[in-house]
Amino acid sequence: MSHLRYSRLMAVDRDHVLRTAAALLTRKSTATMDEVAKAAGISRATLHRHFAGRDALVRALESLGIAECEAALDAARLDEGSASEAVRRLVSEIQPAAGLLAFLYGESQLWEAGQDAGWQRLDARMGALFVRGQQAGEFRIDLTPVWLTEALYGLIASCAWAMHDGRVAPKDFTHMVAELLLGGALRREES
Amino acid sequence: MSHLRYSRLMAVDRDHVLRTAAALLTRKSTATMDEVAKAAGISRATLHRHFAGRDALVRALESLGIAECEAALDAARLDEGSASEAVRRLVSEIQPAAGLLAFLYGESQLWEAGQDAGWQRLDARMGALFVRGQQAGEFRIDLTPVWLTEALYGLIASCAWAMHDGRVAPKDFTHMVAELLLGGALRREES
DNA sequence: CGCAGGTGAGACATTGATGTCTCATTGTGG
DNA sequence: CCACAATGAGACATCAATGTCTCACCTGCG
Repeated sequence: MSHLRYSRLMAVDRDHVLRTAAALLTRKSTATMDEVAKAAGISRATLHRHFAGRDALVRALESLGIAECEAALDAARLDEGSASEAVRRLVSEIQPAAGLLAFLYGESQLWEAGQDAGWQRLDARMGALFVRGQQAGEFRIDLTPVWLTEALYGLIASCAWAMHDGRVAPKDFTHMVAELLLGGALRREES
Repeated sequence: MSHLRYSRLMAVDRDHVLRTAAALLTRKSTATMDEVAKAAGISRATLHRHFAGRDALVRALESLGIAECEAALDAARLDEGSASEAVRRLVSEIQPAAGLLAFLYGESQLWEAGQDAGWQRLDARMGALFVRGQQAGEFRIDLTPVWLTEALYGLIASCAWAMHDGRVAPKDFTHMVAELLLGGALRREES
Protein backbone atom coordinates (compact mmCIF):
# COMPACT_ATOMS: atom_id res chain seq x y z
CA MET A 1 0.00 0.00 0.00
CA SER A 2 2.62 2.49 1.02
CA HIS A 3 4.47 1.62 -2.13
CA LEU A 4 1.41 2.32 -4.24
CA ARG A 5 0.80 5.70 -2.65
CA TYR A 6 4.46 6.53 -2.94
CA SER A 7 4.56 5.70 -6.61
CA ARG A 8 1.44 7.66 -7.38
CA LEU A 9 2.56 10.75 -5.53
CA MET A 10 5.97 10.69 -7.15
CA ALA A 11 4.38 10.36 -10.57
CA VAL A 12 2.13 13.37 -10.02
CA ASP A 13 4.94 15.53 -8.71
CA ARG A 14 7.27 14.42 -11.45
CA ASP A 15 4.77 15.25 -14.13
CA HIS A 16 4.00 18.65 -12.64
CA VAL A 17 7.68 19.50 -12.38
CA LEU A 18 8.27 18.39 -15.95
CA ARG A 19 5.44 20.51 -17.33
CA THR A 20 6.51 23.67 -15.52
CA ALA A 21 10.13 23.02 -16.49
CA ALA A 22 9.04 22.64 -20.10
CA ALA A 23 7.10 25.90 -19.96
CA LEU A 24 10.06 27.74 -18.43
CA LEU A 25 12.76 26.28 -20.65
CA THR A 26 10.61 27.03 -23.67
CA ARG A 27 10.85 30.72 -22.79
CA LYS A 28 14.42 30.68 -21.44
CA SER A 29 16.43 27.71 -22.61
CA THR A 30 19.34 28.55 -20.32
CA ALA A 31 17.31 28.57 -17.12
CA THR A 32 19.15 27.35 -14.03
CA MET A 33 18.22 24.32 -11.96
CA ASP A 34 17.40 26.86 -9.27
CA GLU A 35 15.05 28.73 -11.57
CA VAL A 36 13.41 25.51 -12.68
CA ALA A 37 12.90 24.52 -9.06
CA LYS A 38 11.42 27.90 -8.14
CA ALA A 39 9.13 27.79 -11.16
CA ALA A 40 7.87 24.38 -10.06
CA GLY A 41 7.41 25.64 -6.51
CA ILE A 42 9.89 23.21 -5.00
CA SER A 43 13.40 23.54 -3.61
CA ARG A 44 16.52 22.79 -5.56
CA ALA A 45 17.21 19.87 -3.22
CA THR A 46 13.87 18.26 -4.05
CA LEU A 47 14.36 18.88 -7.76
CA HIS A 48 17.65 17.07 -7.43
CA ARG A 49 15.93 14.18 -5.68
CA HIS A 50 13.64 13.73 -8.68
CA PHE A 51 16.21 14.34 -11.40
CA ALA A 52 19.83 13.48 -10.77
CA GLY A 53 21.00 16.57 -12.64
CA ARG A 54 20.35 18.91 -15.49
CA ASP A 55 21.09 16.24 -18.05
CA ALA A 56 18.56 13.92 -16.47
CA LEU A 57 15.98 16.70 -16.48
CA VAL A 58 16.54 17.49 -20.14
CA ARG A 59 16.43 13.81 -21.00
CA ALA A 60 13.14 13.50 -19.16
CA LEU A 61 11.83 16.49 -21.09
CA GLU A 62 12.99 14.80 -24.25
CA SER A 63 11.00 11.71 -23.34
CA LEU A 64 7.99 13.88 -22.61
CA GLY A 65 8.31 15.62 -25.96
CA ILE A 66 8.65 12.32 -27.77
CA ALA A 67 5.61 10.96 -25.96
CA GLU A 68 3.54 14.02 -26.84
CA CYS A 69 4.63 13.74 -30.46
CA GLU A 70 3.71 10.09 -30.56
CA ALA A 71 0.33 10.94 -29.11
CA ALA A 72 -0.13 13.66 -31.72
CA LEU A 73 0.83 11.24 -34.48
CA ASP A 74 -1.67 8.73 -33.17
CA ALA A 75 -4.43 11.30 -32.84
CA ALA A 76 -3.79 12.61 -36.33
CA ARG A 77 -4.52 9.20 -37.91
CA LEU A 78 -1.85 9.63 -40.55
CA ASP A 79 -3.11 6.67 -42.59
CA GLU A 80 -6.59 8.05 -43.13
CA GLY A 81 -7.70 10.30 -45.96
CA SER A 82 -5.38 12.36 -48.10
CA ALA A 83 -1.83 12.98 -47.00
CA SER A 84 -2.51 16.73 -47.04
CA GLU A 85 -5.33 16.41 -44.58
CA ALA A 86 -3.21 14.11 -42.45
CA VAL A 87 -0.50 16.78 -42.34
CA ARG A 88 -3.03 19.41 -41.32
CA ARG A 89 -4.37 17.16 -38.57
CA LEU A 90 -0.83 16.44 -37.41
CA VAL A 91 0.15 20.09 -37.18
CA SER A 92 -3.05 20.84 -35.33
CA GLU A 93 -2.53 18.00 -32.87
CA ILE A 94 1.10 18.88 -32.29
CA GLN A 95 0.50 22.56 -31.52
CA PRO A 96 0.25 22.10 -27.70
CA ALA A 97 3.72 20.58 -27.75
CA ALA A 98 5.17 23.17 -30.10
CA GLY A 99 6.97 25.14 -27.39
CA LEU A 100 8.55 22.06 -25.90
CA LEU A 101 9.51 20.85 -29.36
CA ALA A 102 11.13 24.19 -30.16
CA PHE A 103 13.23 23.91 -27.01
CA LEU A 104 14.24 20.33 -27.79
CA TYR A 105 14.91 21.22 -31.43
CA GLY A 106 17.35 23.88 -30.30
CA GLU A 107 18.98 21.56 -27.80
CA SER A 108 19.30 18.75 -30.29
CA GLN A 109 21.85 20.79 -32.21
CA LEU A 110 24.21 20.12 -29.31
CA TRP A 111 23.80 16.35 -28.98
CA GLU A 112 24.77 13.79 -31.54
CA ALA A 113 21.65 14.15 -33.61
CA GLY A 114 19.61 11.22 -34.84
CA GLN A 115 21.02 8.77 -32.34
CA ASP A 116 17.96 8.51 -30.15
CA ALA A 117 15.58 5.64 -30.90
CA GLY A 118 12.56 7.73 -29.94
CA TRP A 119 13.32 10.46 -32.45
CA GLN A 120 14.19 7.90 -35.09
CA ARG A 121 10.76 6.33 -34.67
CA LEU A 122 9.08 9.71 -34.97
CA ASP A 123 11.14 10.60 -38.02
CA ALA A 124 10.20 7.29 -39.59
CA ARG A 125 6.48 7.79 -39.02
CA MET A 126 6.55 11.32 -40.42
CA GLY A 127 8.74 10.25 -43.30
CA ALA A 128 6.27 7.48 -44.10
CA LEU A 129 3.49 10.04 -44.31
CA PHE A 130 5.41 12.07 -46.86
CA VAL A 131 6.29 8.92 -48.80
CA ARG A 132 2.61 8.03 -48.91
CA GLY A 133 1.79 11.47 -50.24
CA GLN A 134 4.44 11.15 -52.90
CA GLN A 135 3.34 7.67 -53.97
CA ALA A 136 -0.24 8.88 -54.19
CA GLY A 137 0.93 11.60 -56.57
CA GLU A 138 -0.16 14.20 -54.05
CA PHE A 139 3.28 15.49 -53.03
CA ARG A 140 6.10 16.48 -55.31
CA ILE A 141 8.98 14.07 -55.50
CA ASP A 142 11.85 16.52 -55.85
CA LEU A 143 11.68 17.32 -52.13
CA THR A 144 12.92 14.33 -50.17
CA PRO A 145 10.82 12.93 -47.30
CA VAL A 146 13.78 13.46 -44.98
CA TRP A 147 13.88 17.13 -45.86
CA LEU A 148 10.12 17.50 -45.55
CA THR A 149 10.33 15.96 -42.09
CA GLU A 150 13.16 18.26 -41.13
CA ALA A 151 11.31 21.25 -42.53
CA LEU A 152 8.21 20.35 -40.54
CA TYR A 153 10.21 20.36 -37.30
CA GLY A 154 11.89 23.60 -38.30
CA LEU A 155 8.65 25.36 -39.19
CA ILE A 156 7.05 24.21 -35.94
CA ALA A 157 9.99 25.58 -33.96
CA SER A 158 10.10 28.81 -35.98
CA CYS A 159 6.40 29.41 -35.52
CA ALA A 160 6.61 28.62 -31.80
CA TRP A 161 9.38 31.22 -31.42
CA ALA A 162 7.51 33.72 -33.57
CA MET A 163 4.45 33.21 -31.38
CA HIS A 164 6.56 33.70 -28.29
CA ASP A 165 7.77 37.03 -29.65
CA GLY A 166 4.28 38.05 -30.69
CA ARG A 167 5.00 37.96 -34.42
CA VAL A 168 2.42 35.24 -35.09
CA ALA A 169 -0.92 34.82 -33.35
CA PRO A 170 -1.38 31.45 -31.60
CA LYS A 171 -4.66 30.84 -33.40
CA ASP A 172 -2.84 31.01 -36.73
CA PHE A 173 -0.25 28.37 -35.82
CA THR A 174 -1.84 25.45 -37.63
CA HIS A 175 -2.66 27.45 -40.73
CA MET A 176 0.73 29.11 -41.01
CA VAL A 177 2.74 25.94 -40.55
CA ALA A 178 0.56 23.50 -42.47
CA GLU A 179 -0.27 25.75 -45.39
CA LEU A 180 3.31 26.90 -45.87
CA LEU A 181 4.58 23.34 -45.70
CA LEU A 182 1.92 22.02 -48.06
CA GLY A 183 1.30 24.84 -50.49
CA GLY A 184 4.21 27.25 -50.09
CA ALA A 185 4.06 30.95 -50.72
CA LEU A 186 2.87 30.83 -54.32
CA ARG A 187 -0.77 31.30 -55.18
CA ARG A 188 -2.55 28.35 -56.71
CA GLU A 189 -4.11 29.14 -60.03
CA GLU A 190 -6.38 26.13 -59.82
CA SER A 191 -7.95 26.80 -56.42
CA MET B 1 51.95 55.29 -41.58
CA SER B 2 52.43 53.00 -38.66
CA HIS B 3 48.80 53.54 -37.85
CA LEU B 4 47.77 52.50 -41.33
CA ARG B 5 49.76 49.30 -41.24
CA TYR B 6 48.46 48.56 -37.77
CA SER B 7 44.88 48.93 -38.86
CA ARG B 8 45.28 46.80 -41.91
CA LEU B 9 46.97 43.95 -40.08
CA MET B 10 44.39 43.97 -37.34
CA ALA B 11 41.59 43.92 -39.87
CA VAL B 12 43.01 40.87 -41.62
CA ASP B 13 43.53 38.97 -38.40
CA ARG B 14 40.15 39.93 -37.09
CA ASP B 15 38.41 38.73 -40.21
CA HIS B 16 40.28 35.43 -40.21
CA VAL B 17 39.44 34.84 -36.57
CA LEU B 18 35.80 35.68 -37.16
CA ARG B 19 35.48 33.28 -40.08
CA THR B 20 37.05 30.35 -38.27
CA ALA B 21 35.00 31.14 -35.19
CA ALA B 22 31.88 31.16 -37.32
CA ALA B 23 32.80 27.82 -38.83
CA LEU B 24 33.46 26.30 -35.42
CA LEU B 25 30.44 27.73 -33.64
CA THR B 26 28.27 26.60 -36.53
CA ARG B 27 29.24 23.05 -35.70
CA LYS B 28 29.44 23.43 -31.91
CA SER B 29 27.52 26.43 -30.63
CA THR B 30 28.88 25.96 -27.08
CA ALA B 31 32.53 26.04 -28.08
CA THR B 32 34.84 27.62 -25.51
CA MET B 33 36.90 30.73 -26.05
CA ASP B 34 39.86 28.39 -25.79
CA GLU B 35 38.50 26.18 -28.55
CA VAL B 36 37.76 29.20 -30.71
CA ALA B 37 41.30 30.43 -30.20
CA LYS B 38 42.82 27.05 -31.03
CA ALA B 39 40.63 26.77 -34.12
CA ALA B 40 41.85 30.17 -35.28
CA GLY B 41 45.45 29.17 -34.57
CA ILE B 42 45.98 31.88 -31.99
CA SER B 43 46.27 31.90 -28.21
CA ARG B 44 43.42 32.67 -25.89
CA ALA B 45 45.25 35.83 -24.80
CA THR B 46 45.36 37.15 -28.34
CA LEU B 47 41.75 36.24 -28.90
CA HIS B 48 40.94 38.31 -25.83
CA ARG B 49 42.96 41.21 -27.21
CA HIS B 50 40.77 41.26 -30.31
CA PHE B 51 37.43 40.60 -28.61
CA ALA B 52 36.90 41.73 -25.05
CA GLY B 53 34.94 38.58 -24.24
CA ARG B 54 32.58 35.99 -25.53
CA ASP B 55 29.75 38.47 -25.80
CA ALA B 56 31.88 40.75 -27.92
CA LEU B 57 32.83 37.83 -30.15
CA VAL B 58 29.24 36.77 -30.65
CA ARG B 59 28.21 40.35 -31.34
CA ALA B 60 30.98 40.62 -33.92
CA LEU B 61 29.73 37.40 -35.50
CA GLU B 62 26.27 38.87 -35.52
CA SER B 63 27.58 41.91 -37.39
CA LEU B 64 29.33 39.61 -39.82
CA GLY B 65 26.15 37.62 -40.39
CA ILE B 66 24.14 40.78 -40.92
CA ALA B 67 26.73 42.09 -43.34
CA GLU B 68 26.73 38.85 -45.33
CA CYS B 69 22.95 38.87 -45.42
CA GLU B 70 22.92 42.44 -46.65
CA ALA B 71 25.41 41.50 -49.33
CA ALA B 72 23.25 38.54 -50.34
CA LEU B 73 20.17 40.77 -50.47
CA ASP B 74 22.05 43.21 -52.66
CA ALA B 75 23.39 40.51 -54.94
CA ALA B 76 19.96 38.94 -55.29
CA ARG B 77 18.49 42.17 -56.78
CA LEU B 78 15.15 41.67 -55.03
CA ASP B 79 13.44 44.34 -57.09
CA GLU B 80 14.09 42.71 -60.43
CA GLY B 81 11.90 40.17 -62.16
CA SER B 82 9.28 38.07 -60.47
CA ALA B 83 9.25 37.76 -56.70
CA SER B 84 9.68 34.00 -57.02
CA GLU B 85 12.86 34.36 -58.97
CA ALA B 86 14.07 36.96 -56.51
CA VAL B 87 13.50 34.49 -53.66
CA ARG B 88 15.43 31.81 -55.52
CA ARG B 89 18.31 34.21 -56.15
CA LEU B 90 18.24 35.25 -52.51
CA VAL B 91 18.41 31.70 -51.18
CA SER B 92 21.20 30.92 -53.59
CA GLU B 93 23.19 33.98 -52.59
CA ILE B 94 22.66 33.38 -48.89
CA GLN B 95 23.81 29.77 -48.88
CA PRO B 96 27.47 30.53 -48.00
CA ALA B 97 26.24 32.26 -44.85
CA ALA B 98 23.70 29.55 -43.98
CA GLY B 99 25.83 27.95 -41.25
CA LEU B 100 26.55 31.25 -39.58
CA LEU B 101 22.90 32.21 -39.84
CA ALA B 102 21.85 28.93 -38.26
CA PHE B 103 24.15 29.61 -35.32
CA LEU B 104 22.87 33.16 -34.92
CA TYR B 105 19.28 32.02 -35.33
CA GLY B 106 19.73 29.63 -32.43
CA GLU B 107 21.47 32.24 -30.31
CA SER B 108 18.82 34.86 -31.01
CA GLN B 109 16.32 32.82 -29.04
CA LEU B 110 18.30 33.85 -25.95
CA TRP B 111 18.49 37.60 -26.56
CA GLU B 112 15.62 40.01 -26.68
CA ALA B 113 14.69 39.28 -30.25
CA GLY B 114 13.98 41.96 -32.79
CA GLN B 115 15.77 44.70 -30.89
CA ASP B 116 18.76 44.95 -33.17
CA ALA B 117 18.59 47.58 -35.89
CA GLY B 118 20.57 45.39 -38.27
CA TRP B 119 18.14 42.51 -38.10
CA GLN B 120 15.20 44.87 -38.31
CA ARG B 121 16.56 46.27 -41.55
CA LEU B 122 17.02 42.77 -42.96
CA ASP B 123 13.54 41.76 -41.87
CA ALA B 124 12.15 44.86 -43.54
CA ARG B 125 13.88 44.16 -46.82
CA MET B 126 12.76 40.53 -46.90
CA GLY B 127 9.28 41.47 -45.81
CA ALA B 128 9.12 44.01 -48.63
CA LEU B 129 9.95 41.26 -51.10
CA PHE B 130 7.05 39.15 -49.89
CA VAL B 131 4.73 42.16 -49.93
CA ARG B 132 5.74 42.81 -53.52
CA GLY B 133 4.95 39.22 -54.40
CA GLN B 134 1.56 39.48 -52.75
CA GLN B 135 0.68 42.75 -54.42
CA ALA B 136 1.66 41.32 -57.77
CA GLY B 137 -0.78 38.49 -57.17
CA GLU B 138 2.11 36.06 -57.20
CA PHE B 139 2.10 35.09 -53.50
CA ARG B 140 -0.90 34.07 -51.44
CA ILE B 141 -2.12 36.67 -48.98
CA ASP B 142 -3.20 34.36 -46.15
CA LEU B 143 0.44 33.87 -45.10
CA THR B 144 1.72 37.09 -43.59
CA PRO B 145 5.00 38.61 -44.82
CA VAL B 146 6.30 38.47 -41.26
CA TRP B 147 5.68 34.74 -41.10
CA LEU B 148 7.17 34.16 -44.54
CA THR B 149 10.30 36.01 -43.41
CA GLU B 150 10.47 33.98 -40.22
CA ALA B 151 9.89 30.78 -42.14
CA LEU B 152 12.70 31.65 -44.55
CA TYR B 153 15.14 32.06 -41.66
CA GLY B 154 13.86 28.85 -40.10
CA LEU B 155 14.17 26.82 -43.28
CA ILE B 156 17.67 28.14 -43.90
CA ALA B 157 18.71 27.13 -40.39
CA SER B 158 16.98 23.75 -40.62
CA CYS B 159 18.61 22.97 -43.93
CA ALA B 160 22.00 24.09 -42.63
CA TRP B 161 21.68 21.71 -39.70
CA ALA B 162 20.38 18.91 -41.92
CA MET B 163 23.38 19.42 -44.21
CA HIS B 164 25.68 19.33 -41.20
CA ASP B 165 24.21 15.97 -40.18
CA GLY B 166 24.37 14.65 -43.73
CA ARG B 167 20.62 14.47 -44.20
CA VAL B 168 20.64 16.95 -47.06
CA ALA B 169 23.30 17.34 -49.74
CA PRO B 170 24.88 20.79 -49.93
CA LYS B 171 24.17 21.05 -53.63
CA ASP B 172 20.45 20.69 -52.91
CA PHE B 173 20.34 23.57 -50.42
CA THR B 174 18.93 26.19 -52.73
CA HIS B 175 16.39 23.89 -54.29
CA MET B 176 15.15 22.42 -51.00
CA VAL B 177 14.75 25.75 -49.23
CA ALA B 178 13.47 27.87 -52.11
CA GLU B 179 11.11 25.31 -53.60
CA LEU B 180 9.59 24.37 -50.26
CA LEU B 181 9.14 27.99 -49.31
CA LEU B 182 7.67 28.93 -52.68
CA GLY B 183 5.73 25.89 -53.76
CA GLY B 184 5.37 23.73 -50.67
CA ALA B 185 5.04 19.97 -50.69
CA LEU B 186 2.01 19.70 -52.94
CA ARG B 187 2.37 18.91 -56.61
CA ARG B 188 1.32 21.60 -59.00
CA GLU B 189 -1.27 20.41 -61.47
CA GLU B 190 -0.52 23.25 -63.81
CA SER B 191 3.19 22.75 -64.20
C1' DC C 1 1.77 10.38 21.05
C1' DG C 2 5.89 9.08 18.32
C1' DC C 3 8.04 8.19 14.19
C1' DA C 4 9.33 7.83 9.46
C1' DG C 5 9.44 9.76 4.89
C1' DG C 6 9.50 13.78 2.24
C1' DT C 7 10.74 18.39 2.11
C1' DG C 8 13.04 23.23 2.47
C1' DA C 9 16.87 25.82 3.56
C1' DG C 10 21.33 26.38 3.30
C1' DA C 11 26.36 25.28 3.81
C1' DC C 12 30.07 23.33 1.26
C1' DA C 13 33.31 21.64 -2.22
C1' DT C 14 33.89 21.14 -7.13
C1' DT C 15 34.05 22.17 -11.70
C1' DG C 16 34.44 24.77 -15.96
C1' DA C 17 34.64 28.98 -18.25
C1' DT C 18 36.02 33.56 -18.04
C1' DG C 19 38.75 37.71 -17.54
C1' DT C 20 43.19 39.67 -16.13
C1' DC C 21 47.87 39.77 -15.53
C1' DT C 22 52.90 38.96 -16.23
C1' DC C 23 56.84 37.58 -18.73
C1' DA C 24 59.55 35.68 -22.34
C1' DT C 25 59.81 35.36 -27.34
C1' DT C 26 59.47 36.74 -31.98
C1' DG C 27 59.90 39.47 -36.02
C1' DT C 28 59.58 43.59 -38.27
C1' DG C 29 60.67 48.31 -39.29
C1' DG C 30 63.72 52.05 -38.53
C1' DC D 1 71.58 46.36 -34.49
C1' DC D 2 67.89 48.24 -31.60
C1' DA D 3 63.32 49.14 -30.24
C1' DC D 4 58.77 48.37 -30.36
C1' DA D 5 54.58 46.00 -30.95
C1' DA D 6 52.20 41.82 -31.02
C1' DT D 7 52.02 37.28 -29.64
C1' DG D 8 52.14 32.72 -26.86
C1' DA D 9 52.23 30.51 -22.67
C1' DG D 10 50.70 30.19 -18.44
C1' DA D 11 49.56 31.65 -13.61
C1' DC D 12 45.89 33.56 -11.08
C1' DA D 13 41.50 35.24 -9.19
C1' DT D 14 36.66 35.24 -10.09
C1' DC D 15 32.17 33.68 -10.92
C1' DA D 16 28.25 30.93 -11.77
C1' DA D 17 26.20 26.58 -11.85
C1' DT D 18 26.30 22.15 -10.17
C1' DG D 19 26.23 18.23 -7.10
C1' DT D 20 26.37 16.67 -2.30
C1' DC D 21 25.53 16.93 2.33
C1' DT D 22 23.38 18.04 6.85
C1' DC D 23 19.78 19.47 9.74
C1' DA D 24 15.37 21.15 11.07
C1' DC D 25 10.60 20.93 10.01
C1' DC D 26 6.08 19.11 9.16
C1' DT D 27 2.78 16.03 8.02
C1' DG D 28 0.31 11.85 7.92
C1' DC D 29 -0.17 7.40 9.76
C1' DG D 30 0.15 3.73 12.98
